[in-house]
Amino acid sequence: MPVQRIADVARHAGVSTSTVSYVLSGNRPISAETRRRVEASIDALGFIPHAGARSIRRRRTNVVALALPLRPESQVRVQMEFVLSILSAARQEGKHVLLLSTEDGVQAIREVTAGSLVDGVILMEVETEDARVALLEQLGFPTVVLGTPGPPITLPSIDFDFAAAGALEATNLMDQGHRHIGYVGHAVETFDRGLGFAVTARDAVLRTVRDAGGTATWVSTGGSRADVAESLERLFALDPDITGLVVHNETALPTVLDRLRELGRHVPRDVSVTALAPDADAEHCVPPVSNVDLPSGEMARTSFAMLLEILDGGTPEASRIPPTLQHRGSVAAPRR
Amino acid sequence: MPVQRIADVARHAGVSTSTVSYVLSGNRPISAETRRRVEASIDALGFIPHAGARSIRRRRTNVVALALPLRPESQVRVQMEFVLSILSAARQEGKHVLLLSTEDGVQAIREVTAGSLVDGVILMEVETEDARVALLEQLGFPTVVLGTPGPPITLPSIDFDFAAAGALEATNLMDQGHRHIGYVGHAVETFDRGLGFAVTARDAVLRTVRDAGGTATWVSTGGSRADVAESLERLFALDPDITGLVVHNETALPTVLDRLRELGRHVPRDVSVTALAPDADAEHCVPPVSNVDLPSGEMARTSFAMLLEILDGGTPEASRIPPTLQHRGSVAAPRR
DNA sequence: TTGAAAGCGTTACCAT
DNA sequence: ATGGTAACGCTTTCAA
Repeated sequence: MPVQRIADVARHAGVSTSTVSYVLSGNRPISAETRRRVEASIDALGFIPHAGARSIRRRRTNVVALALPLRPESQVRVQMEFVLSILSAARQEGKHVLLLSTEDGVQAIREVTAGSLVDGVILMEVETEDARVALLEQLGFPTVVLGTPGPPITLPSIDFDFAAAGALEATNLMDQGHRHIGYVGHAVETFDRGLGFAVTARDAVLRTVRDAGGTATWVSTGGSRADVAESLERLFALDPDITGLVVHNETALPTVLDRLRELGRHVPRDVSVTALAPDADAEHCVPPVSNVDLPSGEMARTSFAMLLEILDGGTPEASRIPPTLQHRGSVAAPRR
Repeated sequence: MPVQRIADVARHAGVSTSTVSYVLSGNRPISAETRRRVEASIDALGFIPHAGARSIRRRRTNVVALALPLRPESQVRVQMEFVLSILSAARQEGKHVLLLSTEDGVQAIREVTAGSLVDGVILMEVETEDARVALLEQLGFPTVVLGTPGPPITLPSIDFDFAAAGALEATNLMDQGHRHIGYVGHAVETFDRGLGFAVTARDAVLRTVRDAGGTATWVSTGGSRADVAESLERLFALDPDITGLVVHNETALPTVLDRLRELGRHVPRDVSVTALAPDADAEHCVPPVSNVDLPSGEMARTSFAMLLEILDGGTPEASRIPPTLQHRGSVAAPRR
């Protein structure tokens, strides 16, 4: 069966094309009988309106662009979950998702926006000085930005509250009586590049601990076993009295726990551990680790909802997803 | 500056809209002077043709749909790399990529195909009895299928040659003199679901070893440390004389190596190890492991090229990517 | 070498 | 309650 057009449906149902169009859009009253016949014809022919033709009339494509992060290397799992959640949210609203990679990012954005291929754009994990942000800002194109870019922007943005998350984890350890806290962060390049989430969370942990009169020390770490071993050694050399650990590196987390075991440091008897990591990672560790979740699903749903609000003419507030701490038994009072 | 249309460009350049169109398409000779003026106007106005309007005339959208696998849980890294490679290939051809998740898969495919939203479809990791395959087959819609579904299909497909890969790894170990070979595969659910890549590779290893007069044993394993420990224990209980290991599970690979070390089995002195895993995983292990690569980049490029061939009216052959073995020193002759 | 105008499939205004 | 038709932005035939 060839592709069907609205004229085919009209002929099949014995009505005009405008009637079919109105049945589809609901933009004017249709008698029950006519509606029934038209819908039957649509079903029989498997008619689906031509997206391009529709888009030139409606000035809507029902497609949104999702622009991937600049550095897809790390955090693949979190990102993939985010993408899947966006897809899911989009489908619920009858929208489709066009995926844009970073290579040639500005040109791709130009094409899809000026070419009326998409109605809006979601930018994942923006860094400082992102040319795409500047372009979209200047175009005034419906856009939601994930993350917190260096220079302030006018585009609506959404981010996880990494500062509050760091403070929450630090406070939890201090409340239990820990005074010497270690922070194990992402790879050193992440800090070198000044990526907001890494720097913000670390600084919040350090400040919270020190403000409460504790001692805070930090190291970055790669994901490999050797990296983790070296980083932990460095950390305990810097402060041998550490009894509480905040691990902000979901890749390294299981290896950190392994290494602690090898070092003869029992969790939580000798050292308490909390993580800033997806629930799935924290839960499946041995032992499970109390954590602040990285709620990629919630962030995806919220950012999509914000984009819809913009498309409806609204101007959503920048939103900041608050952290919540999940207790899993890896934190206890320090031995004295 | 508002969005520009072809009429704006024509006015700006002092020519007709058809002339602008012909400059854009190159479908008829244009005087050098006119071309220069028109191109200058296009640049000045930042004009990009309306994708929808273009698509109804050209009967081409320059968008392809990429349908994600049914089970996005495992192998996220490999899949993400595949997606990125598809994006990259698409951009080189000036095409865009619409991402489809599996939920509501058939309806989504219906919409984008019958709605003329995309020119073609790439289906990732098809399993047995995939309703999307049946639909696309029946529609005769340009499609490339990844993987090897159970029942034979008429759609062009592409797959990595897991049988040859398994045989290659087994042969390599046998050639070195190993006679007792163990195969460590994916999670048990993977086999339960009869996923082609897992079953095919395993069977090829087992058959190759046995045909050559050796003893072959296999286990499945999850990714966690406890799973790996348990699986290896089971494997060596089944055959204590194993001296060669084929690991077909990139997630578990580093943990397998750790565990072997803990068990006091040196690689390659006590046990030789080869992996069916992405180069990146095999290379970064301690020690690096000789491996057959999972060439997701190559598969992405090839499948995209096949889709282009279909769109050009061709009928590409099903293709089967041959394995290559990369030696990294983790295989040696067994001690005697 | 260039322009005018028809037509792609859909929507929405103007009729009846 | 329904139909005819102009218009959306572009490509391509027809004409000059």
